Amino acid sequence: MTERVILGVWLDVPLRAAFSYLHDSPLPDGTRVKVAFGPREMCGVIDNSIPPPAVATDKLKPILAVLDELPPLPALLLEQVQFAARYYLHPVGQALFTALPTSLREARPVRQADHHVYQLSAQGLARPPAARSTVKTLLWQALQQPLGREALRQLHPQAGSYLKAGLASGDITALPWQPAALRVEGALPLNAQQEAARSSVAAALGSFAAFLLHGITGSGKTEVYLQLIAQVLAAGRQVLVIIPEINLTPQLIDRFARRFPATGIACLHSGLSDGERLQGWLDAWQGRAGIVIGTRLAVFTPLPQLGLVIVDEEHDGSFKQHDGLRYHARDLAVWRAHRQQVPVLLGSATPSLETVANVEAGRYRKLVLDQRAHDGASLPQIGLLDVRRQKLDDGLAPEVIAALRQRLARREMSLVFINRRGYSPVLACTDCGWTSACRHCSARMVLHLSARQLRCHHCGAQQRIPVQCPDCGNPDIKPLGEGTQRLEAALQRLLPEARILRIDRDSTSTKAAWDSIYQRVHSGQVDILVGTQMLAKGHDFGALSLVVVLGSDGGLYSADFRASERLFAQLMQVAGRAGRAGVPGHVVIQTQWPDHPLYLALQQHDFDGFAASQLAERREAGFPPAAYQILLRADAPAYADAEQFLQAVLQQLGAPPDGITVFGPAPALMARLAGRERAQLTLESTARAALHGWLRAELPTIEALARKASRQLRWSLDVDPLEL
DNA sequence: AGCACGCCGACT
DNA sequence: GTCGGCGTGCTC
Repeated sequence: MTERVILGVWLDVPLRAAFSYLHDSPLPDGTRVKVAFGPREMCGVIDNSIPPPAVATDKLKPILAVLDELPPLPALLLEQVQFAARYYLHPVGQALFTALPTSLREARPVRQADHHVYQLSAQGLARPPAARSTVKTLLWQALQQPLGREALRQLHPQAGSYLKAGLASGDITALPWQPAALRVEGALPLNAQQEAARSSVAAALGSFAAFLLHGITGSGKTEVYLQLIAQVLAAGRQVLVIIPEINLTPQLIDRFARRFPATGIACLHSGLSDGERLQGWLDAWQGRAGIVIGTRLAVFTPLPQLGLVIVDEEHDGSFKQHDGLRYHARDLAVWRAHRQQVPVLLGSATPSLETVANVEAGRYRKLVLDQRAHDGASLPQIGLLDVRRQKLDDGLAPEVIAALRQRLARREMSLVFINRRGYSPVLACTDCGWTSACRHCSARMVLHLSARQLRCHHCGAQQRIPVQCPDCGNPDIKPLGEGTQRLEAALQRLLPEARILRIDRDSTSTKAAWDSIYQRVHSGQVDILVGTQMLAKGHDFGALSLVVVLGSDGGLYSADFRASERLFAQLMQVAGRAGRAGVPGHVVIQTQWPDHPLYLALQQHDFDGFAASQLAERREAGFPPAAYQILLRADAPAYADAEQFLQAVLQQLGAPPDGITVFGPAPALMARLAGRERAQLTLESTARAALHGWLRAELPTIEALARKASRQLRWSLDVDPLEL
């Protein structure tokens, strides 16, 4: 073999540089190859734009194998990865491998599913099998129609060998996969607002435009999506739908599948096996899937015929990746739509302030759905119950108990919402002030009475419930505050005849448990639901006449400037659960701050007013979206190690360019997590390009300091951070 | 990130 | 005398 071509290769290593290898002939961009890297073998991806190596040619190793079972990865995927790596200041090689399904990250060829359809040839049709061979007769009859391999295997397990023999003899012919004709079933009529939204986006098909679909709960956003999707599919193009990480996925997918029964739908979420994920990815790339529905990772799926991008619940925090390549799927979706010149539709009842600001700046167009789609449905009435001078019973005000009792008598379903699972958020000594702090985190361990444990919800640490105070020996230690389990118990005690169902991460840990809960709610076997934000997000639990909100005051005065935005969104979502056709629902919020502007805006259902006041505050304070932030995080078992590293970076960077401010080093909001102390530098500017450019230029400096720092130190850059 | 190389403590 | 601790440095 004459190895004379030098090829640039990206590898899955945390290094900014690419590596070069020798091969006997050029290979196109995106080719997967197997190479030796140090003592191990890895998968690499060819990129011919990588500059020639600085090292001597005789140091280069040969490419060991070309993994060319598939065409090279699409150029657009490489471009998107390059963009994301540059924007999020992450090594390109690692970014590329996060964007690929796991099977394509490995240095072995992948097996593709068989997508052919099979049918008897004229020769095969003329040669029916002997009548006594029942299996062959069954398959021979079936193959008079075109059928896929999987469908045949379901007819009989021996279908594979029958197919093989038939193909060899020429009795059976293989035909390439053919798209089925589009079928659209059960479309609903649109109201005037929905129609206006639909036609605005439809008019933009074929070019880039970004839309915010601001639609209140129950306003029928999904129907608008579905009718736009129908139009895009009819034009022979594909749709990318990105949704948050929640287990409502099956419901949504069912709805899509029922609407488009003949369309290939690829679902890409974390619950899939590597094989399923790869097949979905390939279906999208190779055009067999008309619709891709997936969580944030789906934003990298190749879609050569893309016609529309939809991001549902665009405000949701789960679109931001929290490790590695810390991308925001909504923002990459907008990039993607722009690059492929298609419209992008961001849907939410409570848009993020980033998106609101983009609407104000004229970058996104706003489409409003402020009426409930069903006739007669109206907005819930929101009451603020001042509990400052009330005696509460396990956290419940007498008025609330009375209201629940009234709904129970009327056989109406109520919801008690508290965003805290467990029995109580802390166990405390009545004498010396000891509290159940986690040894590894700056957090309290939560009392889980049923499991007889204290648990840390941040690091997962568990321990037995102490029988006396570990500090002073006082046997009188008490649970402080309420969680879902305590409320469930209290309600059962106060309303013994009520059928109560608790919904939180503990009660829905298995799919079977979740299905059973769903079943019970929908067959009318529940009077009161008690649950966390799981209940607020997307799931349809039918008609709720009363929603009670507890413990929401904590979000009013948090150190995190995004806390009120999140609280408002959460309360709007949960309030949206109340009400049925013709009957407005009631929401009662128990609070110590009945005059707080956030609650007053919520009471008026005034998202726009709330958003405007929040934006004004953010501008005043110089916070996002009025400014851009990059966090340099560092953590180590000892705070001093993390701080020293950041201090060294600060010193080495010198004075920042004009318009960039650096804060810190300071402890992170969650100062200690899983036994590691966390510190951070905050870099802020209104000039995004300047901020990114400066930091990009300084990356080698930071990396050099990290190499010199304690071995225990871990560090990362978080561009546009959501958590502080 | 892996993984090897390298130079100092407690074991068959 | 070795097995193995994790410090440092490289990987085309």
